[in-house]
Amino acid sequence: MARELPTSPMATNTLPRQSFERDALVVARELLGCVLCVADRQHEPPLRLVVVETEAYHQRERGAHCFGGRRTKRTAPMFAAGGITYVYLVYGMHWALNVVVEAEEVGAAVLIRAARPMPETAPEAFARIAARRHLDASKTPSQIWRDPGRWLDGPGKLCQGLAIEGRHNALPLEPSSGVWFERPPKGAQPFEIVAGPRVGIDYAGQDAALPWRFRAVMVAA
DNA sequence: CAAACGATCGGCT
DNA sequence: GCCGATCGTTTGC
Repeated sequence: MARELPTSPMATNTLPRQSFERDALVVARELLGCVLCVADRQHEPPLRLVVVETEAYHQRERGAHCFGGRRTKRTAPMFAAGGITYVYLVYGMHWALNVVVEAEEVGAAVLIRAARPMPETAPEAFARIAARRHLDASKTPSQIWRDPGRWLDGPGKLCQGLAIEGRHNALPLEPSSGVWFERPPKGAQPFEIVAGPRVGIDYAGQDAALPWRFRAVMVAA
């Protein structure tokens, strides 16, 4: 029986910068199944979650904040080289986490729409998420409360549960910043990718129909 | 300076 | 299914 060797913190599975300096649609698909890591509390292990839903945005289509190369104070991070965050406030009350992709000067990003806590998530970590999401067994419909996989099923819910806010904008995706991604763990549950139209972008006209939303659908064992 | 507008969510009909 | 909340960013006067 092979014995697990101790893993050095430096020899990690962390997705390197180059992973993000690629086509937005490719990255949007590849992030599914990867592990989003967020150091939400000092001196506590980071929260670790499997990414299950993403959306791609690119300056060539009307769904993107940076459509046509529109560069404003808000959209500036989208034009950086891939590998940093783009966090913005939607509807005056919800934060949304994106990863900037593609080359410098190209406006593109992947919105992280949903994630599921890893199976080995500690009870204390679940408690932190539940408290921020105001999930209470006595007030939350039982089918939601009993399934942590639904606790973070939307971009606003994800940021609320992980305590991601404006201060996380334009951070490099690496452990030192407190936000990073890791490759899918070995033995992870297999899934299929289902593509469909992005939501909440009626203003994008024809581009709203682009199948740039990607969901990981678990395959029965 | 004023005003419109959201890459959403939760509550209610 | 519809509707209101809520505020930083953006644009127009």
